Amino acid sequence: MTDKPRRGRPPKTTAEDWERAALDAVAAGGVASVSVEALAVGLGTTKGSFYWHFANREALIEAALHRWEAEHTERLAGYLDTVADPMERLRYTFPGSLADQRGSAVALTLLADAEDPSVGAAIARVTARRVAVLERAFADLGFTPGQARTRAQTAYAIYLGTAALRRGAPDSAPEPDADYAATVLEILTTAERG
Amino acid sequence: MTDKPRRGRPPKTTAEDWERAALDAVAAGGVASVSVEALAVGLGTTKGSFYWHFANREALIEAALHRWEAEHTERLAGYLDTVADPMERLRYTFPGSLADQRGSAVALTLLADAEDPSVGAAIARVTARRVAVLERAFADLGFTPGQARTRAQTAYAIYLGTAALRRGAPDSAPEPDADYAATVLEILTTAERG
DNA sequence: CCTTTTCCATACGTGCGCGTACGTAAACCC
DNA sequence: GGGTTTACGTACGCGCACGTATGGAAAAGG
Repeated sequence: MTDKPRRGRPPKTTAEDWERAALDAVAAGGVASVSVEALAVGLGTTKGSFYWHFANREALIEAALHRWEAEHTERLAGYLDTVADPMERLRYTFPGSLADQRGSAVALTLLADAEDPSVGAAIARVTARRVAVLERAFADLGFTPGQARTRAQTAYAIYLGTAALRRGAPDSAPEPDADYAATVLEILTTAERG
Repeated sequence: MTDKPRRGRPPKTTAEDWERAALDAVAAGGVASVSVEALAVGLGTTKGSFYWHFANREALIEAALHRWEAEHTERLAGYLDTVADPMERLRYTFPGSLADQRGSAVALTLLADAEDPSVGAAIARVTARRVAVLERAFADLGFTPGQARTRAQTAYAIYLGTAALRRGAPDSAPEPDADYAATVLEILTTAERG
């Protein structure tokens, strides 16, 4: 797996650079705002470089989505293996994800662009996995299966909705401090008084 | 206020038709998908009609936003005058709004398009008003001001996030039945056990 | 040093959607 | 029934972004 000796001109811009720039554009304005020429300017290069690394715009988007999905599931799986206590999982997951502006922005805009088949497939897989993780945590806390699923969906809706609020109406959005996350967690894990 | 007698050719398509079609397009694909020519085809007419009723695309969008904001605040104000009990307000508001796919889709996509100045101004006003209504209800239920505001923001985030889920990943979204709304309401109104 | 490979730059061709120019049809008014 | 107003149809120019075509520069190999 060592790098085989290169030949020819050294790359000024790599495919990974393009993919990360594409994800930044997605986070900022959705898939529609992924413009080859705009990304080229941002990277200080030209379309000539782009069409060397990728067949077309669609190929870039698919590659960026694959990278996003792979990196995400990797991190999620790596984390789940380390923690067994469900409350601890939620405590880690929620404040962390609610504070991750970029991650939530990507998830939110991809949901909005799900008509695109490749986007729709990727976002469906990632969303299902994330909700399943939350669902499991709530089930492990003692909620019934139905309650666990509903609370997981509600939790993920809060995650997405908070991202939407922060983006479009920051004056009405919660402060990105720990108090908000703590309150949300408390709301979600408190059962009705018997 | 009776219709003053018309002159000339009777309109096949009115400005209101264009505005409603524009809002449908916004709900379906955001402000960027408001295309004059596409709307014309959908309405069975041509651009000639459009540029008679509106100066340009921007004018259509502003008019559609004004209509949306006016109709909404009208309905909201009309409702608030009728009900005094905060729990009753929430009970009416939440199941209703969570089931209103179109209304939540519009609010969600407009938040995503808030960079557009006119969109940003309208969505900021409407969002602030809606959150304020919820905040007041929670305050009237006995929550502290801070808790009331946080829960109001959380409630609105659930509203938006649920819309995002339903749009982009319906398999992971809650069923649009009354149970979901009831559970959400219960979660939001249940305080921590003393 | 001369070729080959890798990588980038530039100059087009093309489609799509906005906006404009201008013509035309239907009503109503005298 | 000519003129005026209202409302719509059509044809064009234009900018923007995708994709292509083609030339050229920087390194490794022989």
